[in-house]
Amino acid sequence: MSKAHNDSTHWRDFEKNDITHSAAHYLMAVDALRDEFGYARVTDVAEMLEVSRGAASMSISQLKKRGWITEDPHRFLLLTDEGKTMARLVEQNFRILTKFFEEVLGMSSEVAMSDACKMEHLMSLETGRRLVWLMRYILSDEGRAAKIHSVMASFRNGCESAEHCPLCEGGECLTPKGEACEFHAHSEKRKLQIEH
Amino acid sequence: MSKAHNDSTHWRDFEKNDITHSAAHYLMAVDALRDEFGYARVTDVAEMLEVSRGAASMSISQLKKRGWITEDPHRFLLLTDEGKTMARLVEQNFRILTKFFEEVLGMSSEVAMSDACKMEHLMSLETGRRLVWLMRYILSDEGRAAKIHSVMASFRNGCESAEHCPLCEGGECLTPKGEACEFHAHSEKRKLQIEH
DNA sequence: TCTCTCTGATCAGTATAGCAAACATATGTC
DNA sequence: GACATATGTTTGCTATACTGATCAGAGAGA
Repeated sequence: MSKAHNDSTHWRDFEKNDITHSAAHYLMAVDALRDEFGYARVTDVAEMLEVSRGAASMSISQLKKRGWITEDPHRFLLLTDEGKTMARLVEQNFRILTKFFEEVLGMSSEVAMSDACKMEHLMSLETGRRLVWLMRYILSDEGRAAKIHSVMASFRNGCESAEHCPLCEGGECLTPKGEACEFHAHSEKRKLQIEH
Repeated sequence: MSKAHNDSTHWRDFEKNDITHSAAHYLMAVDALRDEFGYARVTDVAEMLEVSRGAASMSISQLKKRGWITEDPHRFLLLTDEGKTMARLVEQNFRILTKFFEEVLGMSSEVAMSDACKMEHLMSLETGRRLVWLMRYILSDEGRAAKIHSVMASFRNGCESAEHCPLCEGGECLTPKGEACEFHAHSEKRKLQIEH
């Protein structure tokens, strides 16, 4: 039984991520509220995130235990240095992903932000860094960016030929369903990669 | 109070995603086991995913209720058409992301697969499709891919000048911490985007 | 037939993450 | 000082997703 193809990356590492989606948003809310109003209270965070005060109270007390949130002398919520680092990291990932989706992939602002929000806390620092490098190259020249966008647009109809599809080579057809790559529809069953 | 900057994409849509991370892996496990052995039982799925039989039993019964898993005449687990579609979609996202991280961003196989596994079930069809287009362009020419990799490598030291950083324009510095873009370290506080 | 193992389901308990409601403690106004 | 509002916590409940233990049923073998 194929059990651990890749022991360093088990599928359940997802749960053991440094920070959960909701924790990230609590931290960012405290950060943003302090920036905007100079203080942050449980009620303000609850209102901003549209959760009940009870839920905010519970979550924030957990984040206090974890050392990411404290209180200032006026008993207002305050991010610790570590909390600030986590919040900024997730925010940065969000900005990087949004920019990439919008300006490189040419997606609408809505879909770009929706996808970015879901992935922001899961993308590693490494990936974010390299995405920035890629964008620095692609977006540094308007002509280059325009070329990429126009070529990408021409790909909307899928692979026109098996011989000239650089992606499907190697046995895995990557063209999503609905725009089937008919030359590779019969591509052999993928390898067992359940555990990734 | 900034409450709903973007009603179409609330931060908690994360929870309302079509499919959860674990559900995706249960479906893929059934699919993979049937491919490899011709059948799939609760115990096999549990063993493959390294969870207890109890957990697998509970999760699979939920997936049956949702109409993604049924049983064949021999009472072995079987994906419904809808279940198959979901499983293939997530697998495809995984392959797209892994290929992008490895071959475009130049990441190690480990980090590429780890990040891809975490995001596979969250990336929209739209994003996956466009990533494929981008890769078809970039990877269709070895020279082009090599150029991108070498230019990206030259960016490892951050922005060398505020005037020539195409990314930081517009007030948000995207260069991750640790390789600070000193010209923009003072970049104004980001806009409130807690709700994305 | 009796027993043993395999299989799958169920139950108690854990952890996250939410809601609604009740509650306690402020704070502020009349 | 008394009442009313605001704020934060606690409690009971839900849902997902696990562990570990227990339990019921189906087969296989002696």
